[in-house]
Amino acid sequence: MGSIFKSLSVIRNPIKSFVGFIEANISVLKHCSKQRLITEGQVLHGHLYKIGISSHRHVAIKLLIMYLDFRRSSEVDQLLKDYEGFDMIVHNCLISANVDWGNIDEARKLFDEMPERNEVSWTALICGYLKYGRVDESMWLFQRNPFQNVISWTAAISGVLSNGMHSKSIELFLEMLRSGVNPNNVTFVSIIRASTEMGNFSLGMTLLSLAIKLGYEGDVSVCNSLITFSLRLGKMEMACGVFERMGKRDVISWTAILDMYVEMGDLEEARKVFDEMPERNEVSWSVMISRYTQKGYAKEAIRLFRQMIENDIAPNSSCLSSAINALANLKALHSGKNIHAYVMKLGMSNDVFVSSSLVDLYGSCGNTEDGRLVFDNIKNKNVVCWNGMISAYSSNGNLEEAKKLFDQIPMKNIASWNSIVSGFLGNEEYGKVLEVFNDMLLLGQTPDVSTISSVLCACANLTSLHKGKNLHGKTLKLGFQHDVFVNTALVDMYAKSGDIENSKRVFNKMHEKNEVSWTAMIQGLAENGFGEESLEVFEEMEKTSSIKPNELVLLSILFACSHCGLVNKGLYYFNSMEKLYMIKPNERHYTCVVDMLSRSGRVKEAEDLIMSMPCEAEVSAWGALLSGCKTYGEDEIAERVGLKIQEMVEKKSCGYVLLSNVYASSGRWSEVMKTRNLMKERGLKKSGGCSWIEVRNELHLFYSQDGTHMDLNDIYIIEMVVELNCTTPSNLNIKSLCLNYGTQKIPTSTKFGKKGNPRLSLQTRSCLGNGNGGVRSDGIGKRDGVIIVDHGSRRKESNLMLNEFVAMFIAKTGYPIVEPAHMELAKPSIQDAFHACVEKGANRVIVSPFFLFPGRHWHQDIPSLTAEAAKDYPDVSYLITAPLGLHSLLLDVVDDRIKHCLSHIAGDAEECAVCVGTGKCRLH
DNA sequence: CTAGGGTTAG
Repeated sequence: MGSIFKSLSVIRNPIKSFVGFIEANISVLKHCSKQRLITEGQVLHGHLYKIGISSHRHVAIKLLIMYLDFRRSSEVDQLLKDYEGFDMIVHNCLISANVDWGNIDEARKLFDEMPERNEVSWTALICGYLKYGRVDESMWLFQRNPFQNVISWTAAISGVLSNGMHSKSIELFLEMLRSGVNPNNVTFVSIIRASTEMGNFSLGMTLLSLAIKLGYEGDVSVCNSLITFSLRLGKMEMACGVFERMGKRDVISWTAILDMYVEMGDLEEARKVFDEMPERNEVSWSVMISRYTQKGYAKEAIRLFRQMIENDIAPNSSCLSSAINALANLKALHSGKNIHAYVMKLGMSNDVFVSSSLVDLYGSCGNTEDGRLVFDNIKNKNVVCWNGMISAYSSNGNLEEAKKLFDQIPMKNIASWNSIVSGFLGNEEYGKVLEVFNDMLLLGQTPDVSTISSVLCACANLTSLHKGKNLHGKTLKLGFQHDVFVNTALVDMYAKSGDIENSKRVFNKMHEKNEVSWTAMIQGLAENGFGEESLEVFEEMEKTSSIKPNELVLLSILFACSHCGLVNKGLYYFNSMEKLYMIKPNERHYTCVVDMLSRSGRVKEAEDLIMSMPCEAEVSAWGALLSGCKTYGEDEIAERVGLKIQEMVEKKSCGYVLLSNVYASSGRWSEVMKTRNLMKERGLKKSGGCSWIEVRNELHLFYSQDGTHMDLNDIYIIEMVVELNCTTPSNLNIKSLCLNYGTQKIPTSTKFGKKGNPRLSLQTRSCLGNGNGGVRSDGIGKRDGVIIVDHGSRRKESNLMLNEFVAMFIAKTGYPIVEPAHMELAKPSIQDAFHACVEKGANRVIVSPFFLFPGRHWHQDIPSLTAEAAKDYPDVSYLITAPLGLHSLLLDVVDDRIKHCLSHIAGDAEECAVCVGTGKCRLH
């Protein structure tokens, strides 16, 4: 508004000259046009009409251009009536307007029907073709242009450049020099941009010397482009030097320097420049606003946006979309609707950028319907708005609609693929992620770091080590080895697949580590039973980085302490969470500590803690406490806990499984049945792991009735498996068998990653991998006749099931077993157990280790210890069943005896290799 | 003796 008043004051002042008066009015009209001040423009039109100068030729043409800009066809028609017959300038205006509207063929028609053309007509049309990528047609016209001047040359140079043809623009420039036309400041601006985009420093310097020779070294625009040139080529000092030497600086010069600080990530210095700038326009505001939004300072972004509006700066589409993005980050639906109304008032609802942000805003607020309305109203949909709508559906769990839309995109880009990939990822449809990824590769689309991180995350959740390793190779080929997101995803993938060695290897090689990287490593170590190392990495993080531990890290630390038996250390961290780390323990942290105390026999303390909780205790906390009572014979506490659980069942309809356990342990079988029936009546499904078996390409899922013990049917199937396996191993058509017992969940559902960054989420996962699809996706289970027994919960009752299975296995095969579940109780060494088995007359031994071997790195110990023990008995064959994802680690100790032993199950030795290893050992 | 065509900051 400020500049309007300035111009108006000229108008109100005594008229010095008529020409000055006209010029002032024209300048105000131009301002209205540029700032889309439709109402103001119309008011001014009325005023000009009243004082009788609206039909002054120059004023009338400006009015025409203004209405053309506003796309007011009735007003345009009205004004055109005043020009009877042919008028070259009006015709040129119409050509330009049609070019602006994208009606290039209409513009050509207007051009062709002109009885007479001038240099402006030619240049306008040539530019029009260049604007829409029709380079050949424009060059055809350019060569036939009878009015070559510096403007048409410059137009051609910059138009060709905008189409990415750098060398062609240089060629044109040289041709221009040869033809005797001298470049002006605008030409230099364009050609310096060419050298900027080519990254050609010496070319830039040559051009600078030519500019100095022709007297343009002091030109503001030329200096501005020199600033950008230096910045893009990494010469900060040169940029500052140019800026400081400038005799006159405009808002563009200041904004360029502002942007330099913003790009350097120095928001404070940028803010200083911003506050000191003598003049700010919508771009300067936009730079600040968008950067505040990107850096996560959404509120500050909105504050600036408000301030800008108060300063009467009309926001452009970039500002608006940044502000809308900020609101989307804040999930501020109400303010979002206000800004939507504002957009409509400004007449900007046709802008694709603004509309895309609005789609995103509604999506972030869970309002996909309104998002879809905006989306459907976008006339010239570009790939960005398609992607936005897909993300909106994806993030709200409507993958069906997202996929439907995805398949309709006319021109998919990498972001389109990424939004559908992260949609499936966020919805935990990991198999779909891999499917889409395959499609993408087949269609020849190269993945980027975001795709790779997402797919790695899917592999991690599928514990699909084989695929993950393949991807690791791909990242190296694509040159992503230094990307922090990709590396973090690799750390997580290896850790979740149980390959902690590789996880550590990647982690230690990382040059840059962020919060998620540290979290993934600490969590990975804790989950895989390397509690002490997990604590070491945590301490390293505290010492060497400025990263504050988050909820998830602390949960992992508590978990690690619990599983290493470091009860006091665990309590120390738990008690200092709020003081030291400003994190309020949530119910998961409490569960962990209750479990830790119960496990170590401090059952009373555990009970006191659970009773003093400020939040609701999780069912599993009560479960942990109850099992502590059982182990340590705390019948009195157990009784109180039982009552509490009963109360919980009555009040909140949860904890049925626990309750039935309470009854079962005291032999009240009728109560057990009652509880189970009650569950059935209420339509409740069990919680906890499910097991599955794939027979003849059909997947059979089964759940135990109460979640801790398997269904009788399970036993039947297992029996069947064993039966089949023993009698006709070669005809066996069982693809894989996966048994899960009482999986203990490590709750880890904090999501990381912001919009625009590769998304990485560490999700809830049991320490075993609930439902272990990984058996299949690993490629291991795909071979007929391979049985993989996945086990390893630390719970004793879980291992009872394993033992039942193994007992049956033994009955059918004659294999005795060394099972660490027994070891934990009796604490024999593997050697002792091995000796004991052989002494009892066994000639085949199965070693079936824990996943979380308490306090031990099982893969370091088990195979070597077993091999050590087996040395004394060369006639005895043995089998080590490896927990999922750790098969590859057994490779080092695979000897012929293991192969022989496995061949008994698998049918032949080559299949065995598949069973114990991954890709590397697949025999050709 | 102007108006209509070419540029730089995001």
